[in-house]
Amino acid sequence: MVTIKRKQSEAVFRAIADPTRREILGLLRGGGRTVGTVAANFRTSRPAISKHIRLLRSAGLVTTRKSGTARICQLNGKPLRAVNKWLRDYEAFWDENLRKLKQYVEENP
Amino acid sequence: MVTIKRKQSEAVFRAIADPTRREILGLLRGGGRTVGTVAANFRTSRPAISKHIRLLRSAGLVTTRKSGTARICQLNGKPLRAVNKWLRDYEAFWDENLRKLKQYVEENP
DNA sequence: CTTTATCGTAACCATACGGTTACCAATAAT
DNA sequence: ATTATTGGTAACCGTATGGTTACGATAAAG
Repeated sequence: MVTIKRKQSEAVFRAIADPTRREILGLLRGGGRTVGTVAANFRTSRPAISKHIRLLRSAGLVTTRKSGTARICQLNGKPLRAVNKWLRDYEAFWDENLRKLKQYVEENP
Repeated sequence: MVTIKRKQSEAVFRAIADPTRREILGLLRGGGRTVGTVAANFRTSRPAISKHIRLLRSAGLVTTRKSGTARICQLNGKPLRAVNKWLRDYEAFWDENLRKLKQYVEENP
């Protein structure tokens, strides 16, 4: 199970590495959209977008449901928790105040 | 300038996509280390690690300084702010409470 | 000065990635 | 029944990625 989770988080990091996929996620923040509607926002071909969506789906970031011939994509943000969790360990390395507070606490037992 | 920043953040997302590079960053959280010391933690060859470090450096996540023949790597977390900033827009999509609060606020003007 | 340790880089290789075009399946519309 | 809409997937292509080995540069040690 730990292995599965690790693989999942692995997929998420890879999924958000691509700017087009991040843009797709951004679009879906505005609500569910069909694949075609999503694709219309890009210059690239629909099959290319379709492949991106497939990858996002396998990373758990997007779910789809059929509606007639259309297929509606929905954002699922939960897997992003893994990224957020990972980031927390680095917060002290970009937040100067937090870094100094941490240092203070460590140096004054 | 905006373009530069965008490219930088782009590089950061790419950089953290690789598990080996994330592990390197994790090691560096424990303080500065030489390239060789970092490489010793992996099965892959030193040149491979060296290339990862080069990429991390170009993303601004690692800085290096020479000390004799050695080269000491240091973590720089600041570029991770971009990832954190990006993530904030999705917080409502994994935090159920936040999502509901947002919904309440929007529905009760 | 010669030797050793540390590291970067070039050259090369297999595979993954992101894109395209062509085609097919399924449902809706006529 | 026929046609149009929607979208998934296969086949292919150029490039990026991550790895290796071989070599060279540089500073410390002898």
